[in-house]
Amino acid sequence: MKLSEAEWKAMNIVWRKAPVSARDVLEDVECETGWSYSTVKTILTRLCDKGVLSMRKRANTSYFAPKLSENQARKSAIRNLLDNAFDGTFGSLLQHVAKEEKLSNKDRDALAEMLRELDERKRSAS
Amino acid sequence: MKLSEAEWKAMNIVWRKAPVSARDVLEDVECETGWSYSTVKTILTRLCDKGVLSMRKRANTSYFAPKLSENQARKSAIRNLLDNAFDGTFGSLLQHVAKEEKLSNKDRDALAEMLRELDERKRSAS
DNA sequence: TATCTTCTGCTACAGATGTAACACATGGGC
DNA sequence: GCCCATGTGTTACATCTGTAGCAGAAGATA
Repeated sequence: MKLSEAEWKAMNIVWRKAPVSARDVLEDVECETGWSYSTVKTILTRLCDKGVLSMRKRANTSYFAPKLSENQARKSAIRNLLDNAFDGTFGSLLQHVAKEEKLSNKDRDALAEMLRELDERKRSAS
Repeated sequence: MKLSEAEWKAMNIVWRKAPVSARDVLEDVECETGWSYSTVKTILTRLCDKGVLSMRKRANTSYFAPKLSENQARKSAIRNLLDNAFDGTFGSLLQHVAKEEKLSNKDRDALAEMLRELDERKRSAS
């Protein structure tokens, strides 16, 4: 499932706060995006059409919840990035990151954590 | 600079083989995409309009070369991914990768390489 | 030079995306 | 029960993207 930029913004709120109304989402992104209520509504409706969100009505208000998990969406996004820009492989991406990107200390910590995890898994697998 | 999927396919060829004609590109992607000559031409023209490619005519044929480097494009792509899906941080991405994605041995090697590089740089910086 | 091949520039059109207005429905407060 | 605020569904429209056809220009070939 491919999400557009606007859809990611909406989904990021839905994942954190589901079930949410259109107004809830609006309040959350208003400052950042300047969207109108209508815009939010349209985006959420389209996400329902795509099967990414479910909608349930309570009184006259619709509440939205994710049908696609954040992890699923993230996996797809990474896959797309790899396919478009990195020969389809993580290796290529990681190499680029190592050579070209500046990592913050926080990022470095995350990386260390990642290694621990990988190591652990390798150990328990063998 | 944001590239679409079709544009990535074209650019991946241009970066490897510049300067290229539309036909060169076509021959390279034809099997994979089934594009017609016209389609390739349109994509290349649009990339020129966007300032991503330069065009030079020799005889009656146009040859295209990148104005945007692959690294630049990759950086943008990564940035977009991070902003959309990972709180804008590498840390978040790497954490996801560690927890959720299966890495091949090759990927693991690339990762090790990445660590060596990072380590080296840290060492020479301190 | 007449013709064939190939390239260019222009035009087209459907679907996705960003953004929003508007008319109408309705639940909640008075 | 009536009105208002808020929500809904519908429609709109510009831009971007995917995909391609066509007419005319210009090398290439005989």
